[in-house]
Amino acid sequence: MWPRIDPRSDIPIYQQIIQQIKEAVAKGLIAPGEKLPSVRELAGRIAINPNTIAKAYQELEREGVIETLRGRGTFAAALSSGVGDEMKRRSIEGFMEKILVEAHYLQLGKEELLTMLQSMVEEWYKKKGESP
Amino acid sequence: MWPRIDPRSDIPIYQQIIQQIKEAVAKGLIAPGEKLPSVRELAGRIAINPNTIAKAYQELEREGVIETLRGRGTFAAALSSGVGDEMKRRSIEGFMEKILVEAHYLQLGKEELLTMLQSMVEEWYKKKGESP
DNA sequence: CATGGTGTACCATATAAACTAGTACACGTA
DNA sequence: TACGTGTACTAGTTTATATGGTACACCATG
Repeated sequence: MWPRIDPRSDIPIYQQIIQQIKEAVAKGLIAPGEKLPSVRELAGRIAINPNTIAKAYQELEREGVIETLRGRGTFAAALSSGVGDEMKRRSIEGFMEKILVEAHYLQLGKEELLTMLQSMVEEWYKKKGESP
Repeated sequence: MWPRIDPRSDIPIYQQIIQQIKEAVAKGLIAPGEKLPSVRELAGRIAINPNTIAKAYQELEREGVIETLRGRGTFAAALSSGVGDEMKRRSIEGFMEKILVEAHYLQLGKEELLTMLQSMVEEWYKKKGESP
């Protein structure tokens, strides 16, 4: 690890960490049960305050992405499956609406947009099929 | 207008305004060239500070969504087409990546996700075909 | 020319969020 | 014991957001 932080971004550092760890797990770069860097180690490696890492880890645990064991460390969680699914579905709809707005200004037609999305999905699952 | 602001949201008010106006234009609820409420009028209507409206308008102009004419007002821009397209394409990719991450935790299969996205796109263009 | 409406540019202030810094504690492993 | 872990707490700084108020330049209209 690895999170590449941009301190000048308007996105809070702890959210950048959250996003990147979620991505890494989703891509299979981190296997379920695999150990993550400790709060202090990761803080030292990317040169930010341990409290900021702790905040990111706490949020990730709240979302069920990782599990923390006192005195042992933090680990990628197995897929929880179930709780919060409806919220995630709404999340997808929210992002999709933003995509559709951007597509309007790009003057993308329906078929054009669908083709674009499909290729992104294919690409994603292709990469995903290679790592896990 | 129309922007429905949630003061308790963690999203800045000026960004809520930006998002909603972009959406309204994309949906065809605001026609190109149509006049938008003045800074002072909109500020009075939704009971927030004119400076906040001005900030949103300035950002919208920077993105090419609206045009401002000194002494006349602000108007929805015609589709610019060209400059910044590459940036918007990256924007779509960014949102799509977040969708794919969410889909992973939802345990959505590739086909399942594609079906979901397709129905959202169809729904969007259906509504859009009705208003303009 | 005078008036009113427009966007814009300031300045100062208040508030909340984010981040840093340092210390301390409880727990598990070795 | 000794060490590494996550967690909690306090205090402080910095930054972004939002407000309040004033002033100016521009344009259209009467």
